[in-house]
Amino acid sequence: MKSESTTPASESLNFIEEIIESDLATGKYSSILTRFPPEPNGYLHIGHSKSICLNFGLAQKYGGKTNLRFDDTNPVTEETEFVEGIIEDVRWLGFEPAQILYASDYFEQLYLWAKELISKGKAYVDFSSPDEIATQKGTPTTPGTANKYRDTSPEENLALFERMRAGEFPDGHCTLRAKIDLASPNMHMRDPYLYRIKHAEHHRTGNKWCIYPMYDWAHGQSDSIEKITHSICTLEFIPHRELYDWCIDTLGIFPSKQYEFARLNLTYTVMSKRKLKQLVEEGHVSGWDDPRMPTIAGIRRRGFTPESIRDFATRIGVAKRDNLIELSLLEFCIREDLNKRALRRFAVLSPLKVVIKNLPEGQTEWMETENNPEDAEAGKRPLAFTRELWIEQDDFMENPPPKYFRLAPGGMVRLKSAFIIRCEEVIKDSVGNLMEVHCTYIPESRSGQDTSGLKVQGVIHWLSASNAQQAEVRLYDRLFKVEDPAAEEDFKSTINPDSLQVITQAYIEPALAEAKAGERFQFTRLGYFCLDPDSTTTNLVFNRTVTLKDSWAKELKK
RNA sequence: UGGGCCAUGGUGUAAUGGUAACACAGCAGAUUUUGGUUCUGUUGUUCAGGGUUCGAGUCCUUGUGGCCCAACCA
Repeated sequence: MKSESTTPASESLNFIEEIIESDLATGKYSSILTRFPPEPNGYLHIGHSKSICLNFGLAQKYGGKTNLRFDDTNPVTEETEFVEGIIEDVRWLGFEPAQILYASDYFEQLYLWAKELISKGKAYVDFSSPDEIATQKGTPTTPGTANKYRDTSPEENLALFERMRAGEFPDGHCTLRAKIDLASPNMHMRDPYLYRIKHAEHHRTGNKWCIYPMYDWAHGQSDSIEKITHSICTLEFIPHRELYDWCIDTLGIFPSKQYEFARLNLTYTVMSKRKLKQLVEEGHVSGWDDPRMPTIAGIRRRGFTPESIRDFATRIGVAKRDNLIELSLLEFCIREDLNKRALRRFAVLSPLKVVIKNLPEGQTEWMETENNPEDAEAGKRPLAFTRELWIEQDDFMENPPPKYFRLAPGGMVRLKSAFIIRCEEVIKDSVGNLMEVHCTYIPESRSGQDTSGLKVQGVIHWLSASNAQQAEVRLYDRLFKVEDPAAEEDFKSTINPDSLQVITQAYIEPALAEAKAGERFQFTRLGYFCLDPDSTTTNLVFNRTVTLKDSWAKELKK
């Protein structure tokens, strides 16, 4: 007898999970601690959500914890407003930090450690200009050269550094540099800057300091202070790792270790903070939370769910090679989530009037339709069927192509959850514009109790003109016309001019009137939509999150 | 051209010296009162050369290609 394995096939691990499992197995650590370390100088985007899901997800998986630590070492660019937005975004994604901390909490300790370094003769105050220092650093192929400040005595350096802190020098007058190796093939080891002078107000420490530590002097020590076991960052920090380790080793403090993974890139969008900022500041979008933006605030407003983003983060995986993920995967994730959860509603975005000639004015036939065919518990709702209706302009064609099975002259179509109608007459104005379509309905074809024996292929959505309400609907498309705008010489030249289409005269069913901002629906046959906070009681605004898959549109392209 | 990181279908990610697989995308079909959903089938993959080995996507080696590094940014 063939024995069936009793242990489930072990799921494959990404390279960081392998490291963690190894560290746990060897007893190097008994539990893990990760951190998500944003700089509060802008909004988080979906690339950050990969990092957030990774850091928090790892901790959850292995029974550890994750800190949210703001890397706030540059007072000039950082603001409290961003701190609050970032905390909100992390929580929205579904994660609660073990602690919310700030690199600025460690300024005093960092200062003390810098003095320790100076005392050991491993740091010096340099009065050279940035240009001079750049020149002295050499190039990747030629070693750097030392200047006279490199030989200043520790005692003198200590005094100088204290004067720096005391505010005796103006901005940029001098810096503190580590004394490491001017010939290192790693440019980051050629006596990197540790402190610079900035007489600037810090969002947390106010005017207490006028010297601020550089990233390399703050990050590893901050990790170490918090006893972070696995400090996970993106690939471009690989060359910094040698310096990260040098600082920790030289100070002899808790040895946090840095590991690097490839950041997320998504087709048809840009991910750099600088470029996103340009889009906002130059008015290409309405703001950081414009639903076309890849910011967490933007995709949240667009109608994405945190669950779908987490699912996406899982599906894209974690590795070290550069990647460009297709937007279609993100769209798949939100459709899959919303298909199961979103209530269905009827909406007509480009209305065409249909008059049911054999239904008297004032008569209402009440219909019933399911709120979500994927979820019987979602219940049903009533729909009024009246003489005058709205259907989608796309659902009628005077000269239909083959395989078109919606409404056409002389043809029949099923109004979903209602009756089959037959097109009897097309009404046009004097210049030939389509005005309305006159139809008859088949009374025996009532949905659910159809005795007509008629078979129609097409089913379309519709609204009673007598109780439909008006609403604004914003249709979004990709912000850029090319897959990788960042690879372009001028990324802005590839902006899609049709990324936003505003429909102010859409019709929605009455059941939508009580929708609350942020609520998500499927507009039957159209896509998933989310009520925008711009909505007022008299003007509801819906954002299209994503369309439904449309195999007819695909057919038409052939 | 100093150093570093990386190379598996169209896009991602697995395979940890032993039958190259999973997801998305694509294509075809079935079901469907959403041209949605669901289901079925299907196309297509190890950068190149050399070596080790009974056996290499995996190890070694030489190339090639991509990305990163010389901010008082992070």
